[in-house]
Amino acid sequence: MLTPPEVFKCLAEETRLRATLLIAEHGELCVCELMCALNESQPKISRHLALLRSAGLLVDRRQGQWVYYRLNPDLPDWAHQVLHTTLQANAAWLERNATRLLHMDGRPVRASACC
Amino acid sequence: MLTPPEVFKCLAEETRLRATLLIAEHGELCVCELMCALNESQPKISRHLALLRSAGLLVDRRQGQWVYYRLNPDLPDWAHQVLHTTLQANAAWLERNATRLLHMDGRPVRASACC
DNA sequence: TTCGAATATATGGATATGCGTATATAGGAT
DNA sequence: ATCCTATATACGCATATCCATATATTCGAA
Repeated sequence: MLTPPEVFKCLAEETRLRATLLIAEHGELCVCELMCALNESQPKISRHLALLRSAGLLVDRRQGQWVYYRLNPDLPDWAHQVLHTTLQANAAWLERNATRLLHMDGRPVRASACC
Repeated sequence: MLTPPEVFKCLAEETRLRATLLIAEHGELCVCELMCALNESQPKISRHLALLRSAGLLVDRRQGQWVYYRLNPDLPDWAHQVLHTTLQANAAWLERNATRLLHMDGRPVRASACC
């Protein structure tokens, strides 16, 4: 389960890599946040997230109408490290996406943020 | 040059990943050593090495009839770390290849090893 | 200069991958 | 029930990727 080539295949596509790194950075993001941050169509985002989930890189959680994706907590440690290393060293490459995410309006409110 | 997705595309294919990690481990390997370690055909190895070189992950050096490949010394630091992390954590996954390499007979002698 | 070993590349075909568009599903509000 | 929003999936197509086979190149030795 989750061999090295499987992990790298997930990260080899630009949209998937940006999404995965943003999720790693923010802990959890929903589809519409990723659509905004990456400026891509809904089916495109959704398809790539489905792939990342079925590969075992991400897990999802439904909250009302929104589906939140986060890193699979059972991810092997080395994969976690790879993501962390890549994220730290490539903040500039992700900057536009991170900015768009922060400026998104009508950003859904997480359950963890209240109650 | 050498964006994150480019790096991961290189590592997303099993033969290329095994070759790259073996090279990272041993410093430098020639085509015939990789053919033996990976138990794959010459054109297949050569094609993947050409791709890794043209992507900027590897550089080559000709010595007599042999061509040695090593990691590009100008590789971004994060890519180096990714390779190191992956190698350390996946020794078992590479074991058969490493063993075949050690048991290879008629292994060419490097210039660095003598004179 | 001819030969053999090591390596590189060209070619054609099979399969995989990614995309846009259209449609389905699921939950909340009315 | 009905509608709207968020998300998922199916379909058809274009392109990319990978491979096996055949051929070219390069170097050293004879």
